[in-house]
Amino acid sequence: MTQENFKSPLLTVDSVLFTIKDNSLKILLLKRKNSPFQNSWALPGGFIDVNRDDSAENTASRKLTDKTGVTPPYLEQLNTFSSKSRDPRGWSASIAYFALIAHEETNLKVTPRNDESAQWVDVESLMDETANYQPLAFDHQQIFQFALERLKQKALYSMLPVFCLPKEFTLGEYHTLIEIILGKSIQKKTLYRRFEASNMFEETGETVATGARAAMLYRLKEDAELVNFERNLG
Amino acid sequence: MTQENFKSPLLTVDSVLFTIKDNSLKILLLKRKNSPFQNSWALPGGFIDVNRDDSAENTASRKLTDKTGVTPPYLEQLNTFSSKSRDPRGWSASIAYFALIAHEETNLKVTPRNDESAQWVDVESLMDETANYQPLAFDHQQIFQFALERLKQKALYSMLPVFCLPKEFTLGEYHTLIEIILGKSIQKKTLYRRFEASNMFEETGETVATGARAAMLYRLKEDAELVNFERNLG
DNA sequence: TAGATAATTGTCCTTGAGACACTATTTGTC
DNA sequence: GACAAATAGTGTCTCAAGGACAATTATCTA
Repeated sequence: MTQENFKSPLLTVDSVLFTIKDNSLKILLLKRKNSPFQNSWALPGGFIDVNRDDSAENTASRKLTDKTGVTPPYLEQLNTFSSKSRDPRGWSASIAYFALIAHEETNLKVTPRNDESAQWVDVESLMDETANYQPLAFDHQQIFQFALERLKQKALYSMLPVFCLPKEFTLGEYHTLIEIILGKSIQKKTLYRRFEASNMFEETGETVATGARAAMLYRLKEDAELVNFERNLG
Repeated sequence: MTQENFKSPLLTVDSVLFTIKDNSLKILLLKRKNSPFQNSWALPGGFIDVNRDDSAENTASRKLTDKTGVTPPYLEQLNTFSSKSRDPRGWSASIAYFALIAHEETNLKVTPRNDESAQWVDVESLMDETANYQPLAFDHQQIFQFALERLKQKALYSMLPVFCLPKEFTLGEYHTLIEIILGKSIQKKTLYRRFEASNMFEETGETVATGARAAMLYRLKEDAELVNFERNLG
């Protein structure tokens, strides 16, 4: 049985890029210029360019860098979504990636004001399918929800979400971020203990004030490795 | 930018099917009959048949059922491995699956004695690259190791490994299985507590003896859902 | 019937999350 | 300058579940 007996499916890459902005969790969406799903919002992605990309991760990274101007500090493979019906052009598979970035570090090529083709979209608004909800292209709603689940899961047992924050951040910002991701309140003490125990961060020496006592700024250590904890947050 | 501008990569599906047999963890390997890697051992898999398979999971399941005679009780997507160099025929991607089965429930189409084309291979022997070690085809060594990591990880926080055991089994068998997977000793008491807490199993009422006190046989409840624990085993 | 072997249970210890109150530092108001 | 408000950060007790390990129970063999 050789490959020639088989029609080859379409193969694409799509990424769910999260950030925290204006006190809410958002993902990057693009408005499609072409058919199918012309004018629908879709995840950033596209076909693998076998002449440029050594691997699918390469494709994902390249596409995200194209759109945001910077390489996301965290990128991992999420899942591959395949079926004969997810793309009207035929049997297709999309290798989906999951990425985090600080929106402050990005430089979206096209800002919403000039052209609505690239936009940070509030996760809440995507979950709420009432009102004037426009469905995402393809099965991108499903991919997004899969990614959101993974982000929530990882927030329970790792410091992963820090990659949504700028290079220097306060414990308070981290605390807020986690509460937004998990959608419930978490004890500061618990997060501070984990933050300390992870040994991933160092004080910058600077502090920043938000109307009250100044907070210490932290940054990732040079050689920091992502730590997994033995227990989940409740 | 349309799909026509791009050469489509090859797309395959491969599965790592684990079982427990003769007190060791094994995976199913097949000897390749065709080039490339003719006569090398490889993971069960192959090209997606877009006319038969609705999704890649379908392909994985179909291939495994072909080889073992039964549908594995647990199958999940693992990761997609892609690169321009993993297959000498060109840029390719393999959607890898991770599956568990009780070898007692299988009926390998070809047994080792008659034809060595399908065989349960000891995981230990695959890790040990000394001596007369024959490398697996493609990047299947890497895929296998990825799968083994996932199995170990899941054994720490779920009852997943029970799917390596036959429909009826004892707590002692489960204990042994976990110790083999993790490669270290685990307190029986801890596992028994989790087993109870999971609420996934029920007594069959039967017992079985292995030379000493008879052990209670358990089976999965009809409506059992896989439970994840909040903490990892040490 | 005693001894061996494995199954199962009891109980105390330890770790790290949850609750929650307390202290510290900065800003603004009078 | 004293003090109130607000957020940053700490102390400390409780609780749940894993780890250690010994005690108890059931079954088989000699």
